Amino acid sequence: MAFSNEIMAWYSRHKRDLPWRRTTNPYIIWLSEVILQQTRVEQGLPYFHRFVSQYPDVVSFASADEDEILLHWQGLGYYSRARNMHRAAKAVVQEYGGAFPTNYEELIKLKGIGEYTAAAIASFSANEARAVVDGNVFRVLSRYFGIDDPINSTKGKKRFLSLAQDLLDHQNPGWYNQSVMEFGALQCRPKNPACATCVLRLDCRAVNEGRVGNLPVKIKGKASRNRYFNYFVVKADDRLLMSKRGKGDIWENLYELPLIETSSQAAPHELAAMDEVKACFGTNAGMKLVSGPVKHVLSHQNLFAQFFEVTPSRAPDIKKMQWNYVFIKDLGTLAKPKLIYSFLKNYMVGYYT
DNA sequence: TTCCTGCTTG
DNA sequence: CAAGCAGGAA
Repeated sequence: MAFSNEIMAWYSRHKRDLPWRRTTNPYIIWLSEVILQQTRVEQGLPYFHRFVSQYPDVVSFASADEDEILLHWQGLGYYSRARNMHRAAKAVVQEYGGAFPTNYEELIKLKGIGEYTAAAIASFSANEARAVVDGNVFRVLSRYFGIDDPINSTKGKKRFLSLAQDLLDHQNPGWYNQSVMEFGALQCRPKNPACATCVLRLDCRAVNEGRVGNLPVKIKGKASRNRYFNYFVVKADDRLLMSKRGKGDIWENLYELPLIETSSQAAPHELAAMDEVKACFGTNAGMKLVSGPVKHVLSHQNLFAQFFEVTPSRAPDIKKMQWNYVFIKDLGTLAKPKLIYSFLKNYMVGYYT
């Protein structure tokens, strides 16, 4: 098969020397694959090294505290990946005695491992014949074969999955899978693909039909909603009031400042007049805007955050609000969303790094 | 099964 | 403004 052989030959000449390609240890490959989900190699690399050194095996990962894992994950985003990894690691210890599975059927049962990641780990660690289909593969196949089914439609996904499985080299599934993905990352790039130097250009339908810029096709998602977050900085001596986020919303189990969400942008005096604010900080609380509104964009939400320095006129009911005073010097031990981390970093200059 | 949602960076 | 997978709700 011209396509598969060409692309594997290309890979042997152009592959990057990435650390997770030097091992067949399924645990290490799992770390790299989950970190690299929705993350670029350059951004994931330092996290990969951190996790390998902090948790050299699945047993150490499983016995760590979730807060600690989240702290190491801080800044990577999609924090459910870290929480699910913890659950998966515990399951591996419980059900497999710490021997990380290498076959697709077992892998896909673990939290945070879907079709792509199961195929990746199985093929890289044990050469199981499972084709991976990630964003790179979608792009390479849609261009080379001129397929304009949307890659995020059910029909499209099935078609690409089945095509990928047909193309798989059964002698070297792991090598083949790496080849297509690397080819997509370096040659058949989303923007500015290097068609002029491409070994597949003569047989590439997108090139021949002038459709490279139009493939792959993707259905646009729905628009984001706007949310308005009002954060309160409440200091007491060398401590700061902090809050842990709960289930069912963004940033689950991460730490932030006390928050009141409003349905629109609130001016400082409007906020101070709110019953909820009075109930928290007293009727005569001082309130001063110190930052914002800062726009913070998530995948399906636009956050507009304001930060207020508050001088309560009576002691906040921290028990009822489930808030905690945290020593400023200890703020670095709490996993925080980028938004909060960045604010504190600027605001607490000299106290906290 | 299908649809919706999660974070950050270049 | 685009890019990148999985889980859970519908």
